Amino acid sequence: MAADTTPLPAAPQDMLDSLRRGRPAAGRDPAKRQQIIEGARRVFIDMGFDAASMNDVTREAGVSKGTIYVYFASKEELFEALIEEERSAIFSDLYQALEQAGDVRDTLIRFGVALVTKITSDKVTRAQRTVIGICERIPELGARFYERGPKRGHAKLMSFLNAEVDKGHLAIADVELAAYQLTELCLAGIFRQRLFGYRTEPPSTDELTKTVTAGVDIFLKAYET
Amino acid sequence: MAADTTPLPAAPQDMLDSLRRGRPAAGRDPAKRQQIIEGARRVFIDMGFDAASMNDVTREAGVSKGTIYVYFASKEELFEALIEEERSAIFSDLYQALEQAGDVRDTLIRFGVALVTKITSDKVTRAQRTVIGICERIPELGARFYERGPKRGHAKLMSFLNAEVDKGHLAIADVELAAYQLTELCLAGIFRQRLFGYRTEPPSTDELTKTVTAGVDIFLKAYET
Amino acid sequence: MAADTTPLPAAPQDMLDSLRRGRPAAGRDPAKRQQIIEGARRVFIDMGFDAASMNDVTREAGVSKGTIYVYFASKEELFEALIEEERSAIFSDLYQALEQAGDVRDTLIRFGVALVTKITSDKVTRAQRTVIGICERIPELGARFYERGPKRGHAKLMSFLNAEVDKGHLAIADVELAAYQLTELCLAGIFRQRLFGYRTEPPSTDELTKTVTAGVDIFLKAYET
Amino acid sequence: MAADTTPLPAAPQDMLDSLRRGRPAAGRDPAKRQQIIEGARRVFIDMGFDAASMNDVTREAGVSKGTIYVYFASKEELFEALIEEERSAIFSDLYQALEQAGDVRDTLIRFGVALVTKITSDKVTRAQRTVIGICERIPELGARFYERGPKRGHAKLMSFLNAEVDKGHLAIADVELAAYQLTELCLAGIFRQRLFGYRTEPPSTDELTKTVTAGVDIFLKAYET
DNA sequence: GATGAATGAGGGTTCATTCAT
DNA sequence: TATGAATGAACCCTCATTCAT
Repeated sequence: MAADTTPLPAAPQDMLDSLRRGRPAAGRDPAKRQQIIEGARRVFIDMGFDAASMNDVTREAGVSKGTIYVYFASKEELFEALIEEERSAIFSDLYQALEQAGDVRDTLIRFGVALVTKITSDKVTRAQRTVIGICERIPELGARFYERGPKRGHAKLMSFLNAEVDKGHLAIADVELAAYQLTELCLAGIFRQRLFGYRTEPPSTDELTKTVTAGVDIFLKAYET
Repeated sequence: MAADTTPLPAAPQDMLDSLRRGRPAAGRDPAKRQQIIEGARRVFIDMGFDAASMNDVTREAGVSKGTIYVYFASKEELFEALIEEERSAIFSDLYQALEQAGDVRDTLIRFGVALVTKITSDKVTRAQRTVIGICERIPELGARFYERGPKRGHAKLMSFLNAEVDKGHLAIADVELAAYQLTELCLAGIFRQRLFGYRTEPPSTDELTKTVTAGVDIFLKAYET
Repeated sequence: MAADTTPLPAAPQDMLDSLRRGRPAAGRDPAKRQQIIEGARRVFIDMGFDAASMNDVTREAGVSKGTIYVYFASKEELFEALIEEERSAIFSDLYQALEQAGDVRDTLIRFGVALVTKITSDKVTRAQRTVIGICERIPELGARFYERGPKRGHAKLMSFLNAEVDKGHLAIADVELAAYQLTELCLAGIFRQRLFGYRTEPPSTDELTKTVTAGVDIFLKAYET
Repeated sequence: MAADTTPLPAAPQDMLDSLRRGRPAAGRDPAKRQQIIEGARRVFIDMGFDAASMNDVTREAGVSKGTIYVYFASKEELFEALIEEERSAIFSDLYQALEQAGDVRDTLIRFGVALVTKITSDKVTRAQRTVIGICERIPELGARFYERGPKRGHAKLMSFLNAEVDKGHLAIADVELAAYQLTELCLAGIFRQRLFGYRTEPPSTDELTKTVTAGVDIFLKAYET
């Protein structure tokens, strides 16, 4: 996910214009856009879409209402842009562990630990809740979040597993399913508890390492040659 | 979860009174209460807590605003009652498969199929989204939902596994973790996709049976004696 | 004001009927009417007309809503009936002091003390506030309260003063004005403070006796022969 | 009371800002604030606090609901601001008569006429009813009204009387009481009748002059040296 | 281009009154 | 006849969006 590039709304020509004239066109200043999104993040992720008001965003972002509406047509559009950002921030760099050298077990454990740490962190848990909560009303938003986030990650994991199959380290009939199984095993008993707020704290490194290790070992028992 | 009995608000004496005098006391007519909850279900589950207005509930339930407020002190209280109902409806009977005779593999597959069918159904997916969406604002609600729903189910599964360990069929060091692993393996690649709306349809019986079977087989490979 | 008799709504024939048949006709049972008014008193006088709800009256009176509406056509009508009652209760017996034997000064002081004690009591202060507060909306109500309450009392005081003039004890050109002056002198510095809630407690017997005595003495200095 | 200055919410700096930028900050435009209070005056004074709705204020003031809530946090706060205004408008300048030269009798009569004219005017009668009507529910409001209105006036009258005592014109043992007595004598038979709406019209200049003169004469008979 | 005061529809909730029981 | 569950208009207040400055 290192190369995740949600295109910025400022087209090259505009940016040139902006550099040339010293002032960006309306709704085209990437820094201001980012400033708004940062404010939106603080209120939307903390309070949820409905509970957060545009005034809250205004206050947190330190820009005026009018300006926000120059950059984003509506509360919903701002929210969608924020979620894109969040997704990008969450999933980029999450799969680096798979690209580092090492034997299969160590690599998978390193990957699992990184994954669980991230996915069950306070910040990310909250973001996921926010997205899931809006799914009924803006279905594409959740679908797109999944597609460009977990789905891409899943593809990376499949690549890794396929490579190991090719190397003869693993024997997997259904790599897609196996990748899902590995992910779920790593998150076993933690992900859902966090999502529903039954666990109010992220798991300790100790606990999650144990869970990940156990998961990877089951996985290898099933698929190692 | 077969015996899940959220007590109805009508105490026996009240019901006797109601039979005697031909009319239930204020806020104590179970049929009307249910009617309100049904209306609430349609709007809260479809739209989420915030997006649904009490007017929407009024319309769907076919009762007046005043009547709703006789039965429930606030929108939030109505919502909580609805979620209790949903939880109860979802999780009762879900673990019956574990109580029927059969060899371990068949039993676990039957259980897994029932679990996945239920948990990934449209109705239950929506309900879960609604609960998760409110977690940030009413944290106890999500925690309680998990505790009285998935948590209790998890306990039943642990009982089953422990019995099988005692019978010598399974060798499990950490039964709690193993139960989580089994559950997650059954839901591998389906649960999250449904939750985020990436999959708009529940999995086919075929697909989920395949996933469950694969999950159970990995599980047994890891833990069977 | 000993003979103040607001006519009860139960006409003689009805009462005979009621005695004969053992049960009063709808809206004609004086005891129930009284029971409702007692409940209304507790809530209307304490909370004011608007802040008190008919449910509050229901609870305090211990009768059902329907019954109240049999006896009184509306909240307003019930309120008016209550105010009539209050007025009657406040002003009957208030002027007895004027009918007892004694020299002028003693009689006026006794009267003044009784007057001030009553008019500045918690109960009566509250009642007066309630009436004054509604005057803008139901003007006749306040006017009638004054006419049948303070006005009648004023007439009694004028009778007394006239008699004393006839006896040669007092020399008063404008007896009506003099009666007002006496009354106001007795309440000097107390009445308004109570009405506006600047004084939260009724005056002590000591204080009010001092005020009354001073007032009567000024009055006599002005009018005694 | 000539110098009664309830501070306006617009601080000097704000007003400078407003002049500079051509537009007052939210909730800081004194003209708009006044406009809202004028609307509030019309509905609150005419209908009373409870009977008046914020929509009524909206209509009368000619501003939107939202704007009102920018300037005043709640209906109650708007009402309190209005009452402060009313109080200030009523009692400033009311005691000027005491500061002008003249012999005691003339001065007191001039003062009394001004007092009675004001206090029994339609406008002020209504305002007083409104305040008294709310006393049960917002006790501080009535107490504060009295304290900053009649109470301060009373202090001014006491100052005047004390000065006359010092000059040897009057002999008064209890100046506080005497001041109350004078006030009540001036209002004798008028104030309460107006308050309860028994009199629907303010007294004629003739009548009130007669009443005041009679009151002052009794007062002087009692206290003049 | 940026601001934030203003809008007014719509939010949750209450309550005087009615009418089936 | 007496009851109190049901009604729904109206309450106070919020907030996404607009537009004059």
